[in-house]
Amino acid sequence: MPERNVVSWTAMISAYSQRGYASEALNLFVQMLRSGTEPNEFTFATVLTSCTGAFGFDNGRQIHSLIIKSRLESHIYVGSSLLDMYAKAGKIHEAREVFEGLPERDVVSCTAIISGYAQLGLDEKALELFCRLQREGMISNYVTYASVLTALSGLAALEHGKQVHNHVLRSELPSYVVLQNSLIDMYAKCGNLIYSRRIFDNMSERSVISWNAMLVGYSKHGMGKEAVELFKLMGQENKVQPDSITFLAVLSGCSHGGMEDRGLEIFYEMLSGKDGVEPEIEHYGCVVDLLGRAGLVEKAFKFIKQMPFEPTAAIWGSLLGACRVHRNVDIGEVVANQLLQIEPENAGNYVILSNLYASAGRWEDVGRVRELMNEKAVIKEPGMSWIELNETLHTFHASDRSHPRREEVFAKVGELSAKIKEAGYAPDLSCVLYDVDEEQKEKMLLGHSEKLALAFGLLGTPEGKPVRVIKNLRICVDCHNFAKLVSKVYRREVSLRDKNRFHHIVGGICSCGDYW
DNA sequence: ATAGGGTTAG
Repeated sequence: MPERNVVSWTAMISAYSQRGYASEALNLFVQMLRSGTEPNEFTFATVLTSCTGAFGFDNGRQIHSLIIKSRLESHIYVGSSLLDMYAKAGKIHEAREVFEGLPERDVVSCTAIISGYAQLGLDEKALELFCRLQREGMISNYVTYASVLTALSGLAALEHGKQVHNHVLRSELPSYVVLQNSLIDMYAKCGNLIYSRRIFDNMSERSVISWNAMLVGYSKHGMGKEAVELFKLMGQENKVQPDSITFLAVLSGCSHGGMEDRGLEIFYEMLSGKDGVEPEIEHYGCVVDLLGRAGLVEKAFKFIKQMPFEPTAAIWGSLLGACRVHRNVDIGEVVANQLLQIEPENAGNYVILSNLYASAGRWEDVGRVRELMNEKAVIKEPGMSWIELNETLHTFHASDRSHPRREEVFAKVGELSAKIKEAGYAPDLSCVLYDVDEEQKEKMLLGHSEKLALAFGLLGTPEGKPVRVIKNLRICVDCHNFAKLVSKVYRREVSLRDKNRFHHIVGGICSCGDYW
């Protein structure tokens, strides 16, 4: 063009942004500034969408100062884009500041800040803000609902999720695939796969994400057979091509469902190249998990050594878990050495190694792991559990003394413990990492957050009603035992969602087959 | 003429 104006520059930047060419978009923006063309509100709103990822944040901050100079910080489109940039960079306080500084709000700016919290896993904040903004008159649209549903998935807040679903139905929105995908995911992660499947079956159109969300649901519930069947159906329908997440979901479904052979078949078919999806390191990780679960710890170890990738902490971690379950101390030690080199700051690794030593009665080594943790000053992510009762989320930390009904809850844990001991419960003291006497250890075990939440659930619901508990970390062996015996003695279904999967416990038997 | 927020993962 012999001449360009702000519109020509912006249109071109927008074209690059929309196609995902972030660095080209940013380069063009710099060229624009050099050419002396003054960016306007359209330009800023556009170019900020390319400021994500590793080096995006520095650019975003610099662009922010240009925006301030241009006095466009309070512009609703620019502001939304700006706060989204900060949120995606993990700078949620900066995002919130921009949001609060906006002279007017609309559904997009509100959704941007809600989803900002949700994407960072600050699910309660996201929910709180959604409720407040809705009280203040925000008219949600399908993107808003999809965003808040993400937060509700994280919280496993089924009753809240149903309410949002009701809102959606009443608002008579057209059936957006994105929104239905969110609903599938929400119901699955809240433990209600029947609802997920109903929504899935009623969709007139499905994206690959619809299939993936459903597959992940089956996988997290240990329903390998259903996952494989759905995967087959996807192939037969042949409308949507599976992607790398589809394979991750079905492979981990096989793993959690105890279908090692089927999982390996699928992996080798991927390797053959006829699926059009090449296995990535995460898929190799699923195979390690499959082999480990089957007790083929040595084979898994060899598999890692001949992978075309450098093993990650997640892969070593998965094998260490297998060593713990199958009590293979020899390989476990080698694996732990590798793992602690790559990821010395992850407390979970030490916990599993310590459990492994404890299961073999190697108490001096247990002590050594504990000292190693102290030396490296590893900070354990605080374990917490929660339960939803009457549309309220009740959160518990270990030995929590903050809950208003704590006395009752502690008493109930004591009662449960005494009663299930008659049925054979023996506290697994090897789950305690601290060097204290046995009585103290048992006391600490009884203070674990999931036991408090479970006890609270039994107190707050009528006999025979299932109890749903959610835990932010992997559940420990002792709490798993405890929950199994409670389900048996008290005749309650216990559904326990931990960091990795659902434990569906009925009559003392857990759907995870004691491998997790 | 050019513009902002969204769903699935090991």
